[in-house]
Amino acid sequence: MENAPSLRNVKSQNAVLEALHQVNHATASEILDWLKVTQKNMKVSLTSVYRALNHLVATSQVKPLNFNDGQVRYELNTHAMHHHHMICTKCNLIQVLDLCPFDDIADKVKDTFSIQYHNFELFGLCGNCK
Amino acid sequence: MENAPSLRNVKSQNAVLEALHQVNHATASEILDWLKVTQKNMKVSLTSVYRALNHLVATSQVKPLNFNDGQVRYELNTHAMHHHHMICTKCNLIQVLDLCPFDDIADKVKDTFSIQYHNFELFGLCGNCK
DNA sequence: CTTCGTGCAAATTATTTGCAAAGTC
DNA sequence: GACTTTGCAAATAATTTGCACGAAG
Repeated sequence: MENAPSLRNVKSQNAVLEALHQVNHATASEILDWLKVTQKNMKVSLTSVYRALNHLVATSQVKPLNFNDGQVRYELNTHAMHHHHMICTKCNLIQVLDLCPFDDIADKVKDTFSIQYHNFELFGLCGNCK
Repeated sequence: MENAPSLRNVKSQNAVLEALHQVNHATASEILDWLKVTQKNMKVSLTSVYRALNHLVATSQVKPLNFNDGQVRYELNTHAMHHHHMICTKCNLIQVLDLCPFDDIADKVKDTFSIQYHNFELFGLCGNCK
């Protein structure tokens, strides 16, 4: 039940992608909430959100984020919107970091590792908390 | 019960630090297993491992790692042993990445964000799986 | 004696799975 | 009709918490 690649099951996956276009680094249940509000004609369950997310991650369309708060968040894995995060460990403020340290390193491991996605996060205290 | 800074409660914390010296990117229950085997004189519970870990993270002695497998792993947050990871999304092989893209960026955010730790992981296919 | 740390058992929370019903070709 | 996707309810697994006891100053 874990791997059902499927060829044209795209409905719920598209709905989830659409949600992720609108809601930045959303959790599964935030995605569900968003779908309930905006896609009133469509029935959705948390289960199918999770299933769609797993599929989207497996196909590198979406990447999981971990802000060390016990929930997995998700983000589109598109080149165009590429960015990283700074997470305040006190107030949980999340700031987008447009710098990406990645390109140098991509070159260096290219021969031994085929990269699907990468994560980079800074944890610390934001301007207000420090 | 979440914040007990404590001045000399160091016993279980030291035990956990010792475990993390020996066991690389261990989960809470792997730490417990290690403590049960090596510290036979000491009683330990999973609860106090979690409590010690939370405290060590809060004081920046240890940093949490997320390899997107549903478990939090922990690592010493020492400058000397600093490194990152490449995680194979197929076979879960974890390779250490000695390159760190961080120093440039640290400079650039220094004024607005006080960094406690950072994570950087590559996810993709290792040499055998690709 | 008072304060802090502990283990145990129970609670909480995120995520996955079995199964039967519904949708699609 | 065969096959796939879905939702629901139940199961699983990681982590946290309440509480009563034990250790330390």
